Amino acid sequence: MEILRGFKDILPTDIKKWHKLEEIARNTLESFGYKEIRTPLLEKTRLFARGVGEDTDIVEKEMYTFLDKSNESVTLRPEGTAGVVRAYIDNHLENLPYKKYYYIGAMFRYERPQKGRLRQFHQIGVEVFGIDNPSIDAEIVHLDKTMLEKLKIGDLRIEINNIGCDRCRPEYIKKLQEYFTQHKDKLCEDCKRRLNKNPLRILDCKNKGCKTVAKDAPKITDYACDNCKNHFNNVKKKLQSLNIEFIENPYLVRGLDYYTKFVFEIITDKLGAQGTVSAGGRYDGLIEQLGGKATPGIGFASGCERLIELMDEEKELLFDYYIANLSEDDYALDIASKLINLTNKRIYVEYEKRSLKSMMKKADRMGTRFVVIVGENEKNKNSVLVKDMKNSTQNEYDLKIFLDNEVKRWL
RNA sequence: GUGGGUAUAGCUCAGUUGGCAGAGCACCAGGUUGUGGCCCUGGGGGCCGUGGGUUCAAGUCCCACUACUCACCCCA
Repeated sequence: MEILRGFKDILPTDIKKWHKLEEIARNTLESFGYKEIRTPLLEKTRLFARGVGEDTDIVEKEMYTFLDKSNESVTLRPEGTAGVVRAYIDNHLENLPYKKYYYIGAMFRYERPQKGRLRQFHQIGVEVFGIDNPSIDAEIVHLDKTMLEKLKIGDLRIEINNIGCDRCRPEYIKKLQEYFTQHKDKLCEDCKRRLNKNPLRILDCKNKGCKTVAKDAPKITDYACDNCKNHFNNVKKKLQSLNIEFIENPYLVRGLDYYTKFVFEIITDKLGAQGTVSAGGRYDGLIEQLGGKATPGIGFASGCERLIELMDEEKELLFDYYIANLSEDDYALDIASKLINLTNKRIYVEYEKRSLKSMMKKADRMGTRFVVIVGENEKNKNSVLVKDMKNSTQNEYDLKIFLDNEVKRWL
């Protein structure tokens, strides 16, 4: 039996980093006033088709979609926003006094795996509803940046762009199509395809020929409506007053249909081709699109696996006590259960019959602070032999005194 | 879906013009009758990815398949 392609086990050797990531993320999000929400991994296919956009690659070819036993088409969530928006509408969360949410969880996309890309992956994301003030755009960038700093991830750049709204973007896309159609012969095959489907993507193409054509293409700044322009300018001002450095990238495009106005990405050069660590933006039309009242929205998501890869490994002790039981007697087990009850520390009880030498070696390799050695001698004296693996000191104690000492140690 | 690279011990990888399957790390035991790290000695472990072909002889050469991986596409 092998694991599915693009799926990964997270083993005990990696779990420390995951816990740390989740802890730092939660603390940062909570300190910014965001509340956790958990939505199902499985939703009706229609939700994503309508929310993410029928013509996006995600919906067209990357979804894990199947019929359930009542012949309903269901889909493992390929992204987090649609589900949270659905929950917001379903549960009438507009009546709650707070509108800032976050989630941490698995997403699924049927893609060819590569560095920084899996079929099941995890995202930390936030969604904010009902606020169109540009301050909130700046806040989520600030929040994202703060979280990354607390994770000690450096060498990142923040890129931002304005992609317009329902009112001005269609006009811009039309102009873009007209322009690129004139230069069709210079475009790569992919971009010829994009011309009809998603001309914005041509701006983002890495092909040299396309890049030179794109350089003189119409700019959104010339077509954006006043509303979008003002909004974007205000976001930039807020970012500046927060001392957040950013790069304005007019070619920054997002792959999901629902984005409007302000979009941003946080990018590293250390992850090969998949360098986007976080990305997001505003989606002012989405909630209405999914059947709610017209409500502005904004959010972003970070890829956990990408963050994990950028985090430093920290060596830590994995166990506080290793119980080296040299006899068949229950005396050692009794000590172990007392220790667990009294100290609530991490205690590994050895059940394999092996030499003390091999147990010491094992305790050392496992990363253990104290080895509690218990054999016939100790049992007869009602004592324990305790070796401090860090200082290489060893003492024998009366059992009662030992337990008292250990309780005090961790206070 | 398309292209490149890789596939040998639990892990990282050697393996010469085709000629007995290797190292380091890890694991186990001993050196030390109840004491870790360093050192020394020994040990267990292999369908050499799968299937075909060439050959007296294939880990090695050829073909196909599969998996992994990187990249494209796209995205976190």
